[in-house]
Amino acid sequence: MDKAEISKGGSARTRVKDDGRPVLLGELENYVGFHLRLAQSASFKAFRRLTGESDLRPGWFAVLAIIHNNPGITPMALSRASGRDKSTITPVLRELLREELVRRSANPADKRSYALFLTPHGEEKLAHLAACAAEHDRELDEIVGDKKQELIRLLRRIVAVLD
Amino acid sequence: MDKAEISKGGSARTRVKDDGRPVLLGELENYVGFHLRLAQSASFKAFRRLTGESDLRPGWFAVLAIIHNNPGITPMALSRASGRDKSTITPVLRELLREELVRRSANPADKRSYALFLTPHGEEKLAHLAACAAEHDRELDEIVGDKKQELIRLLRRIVAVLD
DNA sequence: TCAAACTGGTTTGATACAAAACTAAGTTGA
DNA sequence: TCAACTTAGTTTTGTATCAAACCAGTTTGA
Repeated sequence: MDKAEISKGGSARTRVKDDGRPVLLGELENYVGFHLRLAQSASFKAFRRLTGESDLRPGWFAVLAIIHNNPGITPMALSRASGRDKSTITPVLRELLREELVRRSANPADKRSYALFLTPHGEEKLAHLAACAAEHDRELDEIVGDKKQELIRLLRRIVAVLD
Repeated sequence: MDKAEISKGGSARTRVKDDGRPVLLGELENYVGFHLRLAQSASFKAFRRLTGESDLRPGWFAVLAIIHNNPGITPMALSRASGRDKSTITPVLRELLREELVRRSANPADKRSYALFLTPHGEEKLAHLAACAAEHDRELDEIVGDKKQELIRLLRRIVAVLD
């Protein structure tokens, strides 16, 4: 229908697709944090659309992929690598264990912890999710074009410094 | 003792700060979506650290700023501009009205809707939040350097295309 | 060697969000 | 003009997330 009405060449202006009249974002317009939130939210929604109908939660992908790449990893290391709090990982793992996508084995050297592995079934599901993720990333590639590496570099720096 | 001796110079490997041993992210390493999530989460946490002790919720900032820049805006337009669902806006506004940071006036032309304005008290609080946000954005500026405009352009494109 | 400090993982409590169902008000077209 | 659609805002419900408190096992240092 319409969007991008933009206007007054001044500074802060932005189209907000919907109905004609643009909304002024002011300072927000130039805040990296604000756009980060919008982009992350848009990307997440798009990814969920892709995995959509299947019984796979989008949040499972990173977890499965990391276990796949690091068989025997502990929940703590997984939590750090996936950027989620350890207390967030617990219920995810419980679900994955219940669904038998993941298996765990005790670590005799440290009885508090345990080692995680994908089951063959988990590998299958991961393959499917990875296909969705690859598809999704192709869309993103399309959008960011040859700036992709630069973009990732910047995002990584933000994490490294702020986190 | 340990596991994850991994390394094996293959391709995608990454250190996850904490304890020496690197965790392999594999394909994840090159997924824009993954890094978007990490960066957004890091940025959000940093912002919350800044506003931290005050009684201001970080989520209020965008809402207050947008109302400030668009006096009389409706909740729906606000929801779209701030990138949050209308059902998410409702409780935020309820709180802001209760705290008397925002005031609303009926729209005689459409009885379903209403117009939003900041109260003087709201303007004050916004000023404080804006100071935190500016501070936060300075940190981000530091990190992204002269690539900032390029970064924002890319993030905006992601939103425009995927959303 | 053993008490204190620390660490891995779980539980609990609170917040932020979206989606769907709903209500009330506005718009449209035959 | 009025029934059928559409839109603005709210309510309800479900999920993801973090932080803090907690427990059990491990490390440390006097």
